[in-house]
Amino acid sequence: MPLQDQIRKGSTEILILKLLAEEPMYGYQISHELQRRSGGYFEMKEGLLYPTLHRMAHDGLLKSEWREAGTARRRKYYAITEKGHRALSEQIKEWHTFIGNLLQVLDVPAGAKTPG
Amino acid sequence: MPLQDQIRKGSTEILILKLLAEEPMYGYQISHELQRRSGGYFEMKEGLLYPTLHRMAHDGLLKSEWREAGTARRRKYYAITEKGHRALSEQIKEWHTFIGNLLQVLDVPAGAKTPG
DNA sequence: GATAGTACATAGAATACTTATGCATAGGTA
DNA sequence: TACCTATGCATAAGTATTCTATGTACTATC
Repeated sequence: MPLQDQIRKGSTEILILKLLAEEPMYGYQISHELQRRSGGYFEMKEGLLYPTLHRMAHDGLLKSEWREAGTARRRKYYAITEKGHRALSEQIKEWHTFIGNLLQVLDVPAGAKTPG
Repeated sequence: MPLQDQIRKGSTEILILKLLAEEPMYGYQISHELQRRSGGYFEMKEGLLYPTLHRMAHDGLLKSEWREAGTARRRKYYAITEKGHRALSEQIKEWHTFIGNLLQVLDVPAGAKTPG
């Protein structure tokens, strides 16, 4: 995978991994928790969230289980796996590298150019 | 356009705008300059670069002109427009907001959760 | 004359994301 | 009763970005 690698996937995967690294959550909860923590900035639509969760589970980053909740609807809880933890560390590193390089190109003053 | 807006476009557009805000460049030069400044990190492939330049010119962010260069091949120089300058400022703001929100969710410790 | 570098360009495939829709349960209200 | 909203999971179709591959053409070098 070339160029910005994980970055192309947007922030979706890393945000999900981060939340689930704290505790297992179900889809609807992930969506709301993300909005809450970002002051409404991150709005993960269902059409993106659920397919992504499925893919990540298929890739072994997450595992899922249904839980009954008394009166409420049943919920599908997702938990992070060992592989998911490693992917999270890796993606955090990659994001920091990406952000570092981006800011470098954006903020380096024009006078810093080398001849050539 | 919802969610991360410009961010979905990746870093392509903002990086091009930033370089051209310094001086007009031609495609091949943009590609190499980008690699140089990022220590090889940003590799903008031709299949992405040229269509993006065309789109941005079509959108009025850039304007282009052919220049003959003596013995060498003719080159198509791109320059940033007023609209391009405004887009650059806007996208820099949006990227900072995005990065801020991303880092907030990634770095806030689990203990910082609010009840409810 | 074969290879590599410069320089622009497009076609087709892969993938992420959006929009729209569907099913199902529960609670409020008019 | 009927309607709306919220919860909760899911998929299909469309859009946009990016990747891979390829083509053309000129120059320099071995």
